[in-house]
Amino acid sequence: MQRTRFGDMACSIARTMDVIGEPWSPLILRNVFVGIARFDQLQDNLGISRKVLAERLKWLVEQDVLERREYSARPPRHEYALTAKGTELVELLMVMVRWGDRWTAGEAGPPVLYRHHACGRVAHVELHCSECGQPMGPGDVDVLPGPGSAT
Amino acid sequence: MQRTRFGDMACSIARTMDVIGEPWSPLILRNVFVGIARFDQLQDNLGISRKVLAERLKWLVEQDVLERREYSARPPRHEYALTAKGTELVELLMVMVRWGDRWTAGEAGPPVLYRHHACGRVAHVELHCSECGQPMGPGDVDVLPGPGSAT
DNA sequence: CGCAGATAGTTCCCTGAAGGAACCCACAAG
DNA sequence: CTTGTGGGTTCCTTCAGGGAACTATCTGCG
Repeated sequence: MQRTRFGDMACSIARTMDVIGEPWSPLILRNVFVGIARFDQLQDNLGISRKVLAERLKWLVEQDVLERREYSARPPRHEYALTAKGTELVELLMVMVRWGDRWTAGEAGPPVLYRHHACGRVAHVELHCSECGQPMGPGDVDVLPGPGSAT
Repeated sequence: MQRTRFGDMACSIARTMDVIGEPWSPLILRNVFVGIARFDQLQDNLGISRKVLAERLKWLVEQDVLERREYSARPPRHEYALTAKGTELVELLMVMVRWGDRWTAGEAGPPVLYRHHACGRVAHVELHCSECGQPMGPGDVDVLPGPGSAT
């Protein structure tokens, strides 16, 4: 669809979307995170076209979000795993889940729950300030130009 | 591109992507958040096609993420504003910004900074547990099936 | 050996969404 | 009554997504 490339924009949202903004990418990462990590498993689970799946996996590996590794040499078999960069993207997915649960889950309730290791309770993520630890949402901040802003 | 609809999947990530997963949607929301809220302003700022912009705005209004309001009756002039549902999406954008800053900003550094009202410091968002307040990332949770999971 | 089966893709064609430019309409100001 | 501005709509082209078929490599089995 001759899409505009976002990778060169001076905007971290655009650059993030450039990496995982294509349809399916977040779902692929989620599946790899929960252990659905092989080509055919992903294809079955998502119902994605094999062609598009191959393209996405290649792109995500190039972007260093996933790595492709051999889990059997003979016969050669591969699976995908999250890198550190990819694991941090899962935080983004957790926030997506939170929003989807609140606004789109409907009567049935959320499809998955998280149990927090530290406290043992079923919980969801909240945004806090890295400096003072207090809650920090869209209404709690001033937006300032940073060093990498366009002139 | 005859895209697979994600809206009916039993997955909050898919349902969230159904609402804002199209290219440009997050950037439109970001701009509305920072006050770039009129059709022509958005078009200039993003370099998006007018056609696609009109489609996206219509969709986001239908999804109750934006509202279209008249700021002048004669001549009729409109601008877009975030609803409560849309404002919570900005949290998601803040997490995207955080990831983009860490992994894609390069030498120039982050294009924007957030100053937290509560403590006055420049900060970024972190994920904490809604129950105990401790940090909660992908490695700190067990994923359990919830009430809305597919059978 | 020859063949089925599993894994991991690649190739082909078709459709429909994104890009881009031009066009349109209501209204106001000069 | 022409020009300007906001806020879109129309039309055409191109390329990405969907889907199904095909390929390649190795293993195990009769």
